[in-house]
Amino acid sequence: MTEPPITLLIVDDHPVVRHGLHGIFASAAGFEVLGEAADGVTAVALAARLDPDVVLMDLRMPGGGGVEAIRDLSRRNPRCKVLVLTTYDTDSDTIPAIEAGATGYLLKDAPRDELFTAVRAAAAGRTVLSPAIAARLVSRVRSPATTTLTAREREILRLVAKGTPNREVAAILFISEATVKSHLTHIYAKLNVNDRAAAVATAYDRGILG
Amino acid sequence: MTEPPITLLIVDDHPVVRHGLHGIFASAAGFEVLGEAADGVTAVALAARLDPDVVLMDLRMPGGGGVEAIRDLSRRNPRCKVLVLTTYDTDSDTIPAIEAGATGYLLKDAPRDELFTAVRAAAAGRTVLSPAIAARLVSRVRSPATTTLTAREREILRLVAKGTPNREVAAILFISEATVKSHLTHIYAKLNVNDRAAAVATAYDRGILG
DNA sequence: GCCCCCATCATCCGATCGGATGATGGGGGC
DNA sequence: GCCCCCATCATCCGATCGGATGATGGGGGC
Repeated sequence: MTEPPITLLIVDDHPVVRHGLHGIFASAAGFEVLGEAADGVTAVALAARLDPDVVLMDLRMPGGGGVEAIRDLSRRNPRCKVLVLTTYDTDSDTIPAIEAGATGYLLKDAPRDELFTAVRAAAAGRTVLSPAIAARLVSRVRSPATTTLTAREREILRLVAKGTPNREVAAILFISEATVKSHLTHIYAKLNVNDRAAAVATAYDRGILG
Repeated sequence: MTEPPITLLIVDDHPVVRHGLHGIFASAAGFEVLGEAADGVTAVALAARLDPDVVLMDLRMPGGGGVEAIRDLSRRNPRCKVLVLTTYDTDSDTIPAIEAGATGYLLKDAPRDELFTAVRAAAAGRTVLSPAIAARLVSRVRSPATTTLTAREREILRLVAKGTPNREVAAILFISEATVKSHLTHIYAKLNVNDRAAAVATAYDRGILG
């Protein structure tokens, strides 16, 4: 009995990568490449039209970042699974991509068989993660800090890290001291700390500062 | 008119490196290699006996670190110049070596001519620095922070970075809160900051924490 | 239209901090 | 023997912080 092939959309801004992936999957049994896109916006449009089972997506692309595209895709097309293929597993977009709805996260230099397995798993709705990403997710869950400081919060934390007292932070940002304190309270809650020194340390540890 | 040759002592724990340097200087006019040593202690003893003009010294050696040997050498034998030859210019011992009395600091992969020039300069009492080291020294001078926090100060700063209030730091270390504050005051002075948040940030920036 | 998040602001108050000042004992270098 | 640095401690006090509580307007998602 022959299963229907898993249909694919390949999204990457590098023609060489697109061609390479296309070739790998076209020459393997059980897969059908429906199309390619070079940026997130095109990908969303193409996915709506072609309705692929799995979208293989690069994260770093000019004109339409991958994370936004993933969010759009999984909202408009919930049946379609997004498998992120990236060069580095230390990418700061890792967690946001998964939060945006990516089903899996693989390194581009994975062997062919691993790619096939991952795509089949993704098509079946299963989650596929590289070990490094898995580990990071675990630690993320363990310290359930929302981590995502807003731009304003980061701005304030950066000033605090310079030793700026609240009153001066307020003056610099043209807001009241009460607002500064309010932001700091939110920062402490998100980073799960109790004072500015620990907030700065945690921010450095997580790459928010420095 | 023939100048008397510049006499050398070569100190490195790798026989291959010693042999290589020995060969380079023995085959060049104007230099005479008086001896070799494989560690700092032997180097100090040999230098006292042979009285070389210049000691070429590796920093990283088992049994008698280079920095201590430099300190001993320049104390006992002030006429003798120490030229540090190292593999990496990012070595954390760079600054200590110079503080200990090294006249110059060169990378091992410097071309032969540069070695000759450097040794002649060192023999004449001039300072020779690779550009990277020079830059680091400049930045060191610009921010005259003594940077060298004591072990106790680092211990306290580490606790502060975790958000520990002074009173708890005191309890953890079995000292009074007054002492904690005293240490913190010293830390602030050394790092040139005014509060714990900035101290933590600066410590991260300089690699003292994190 | 409702809800949530973000940025903004206000007031109150106990807790904590940081600066100033001064002091002691021990260890290492000159 | 003297000097300097380090670690230790004490007291005083104004400045700053952080927690609690409550409120408003605007933007985006459902």
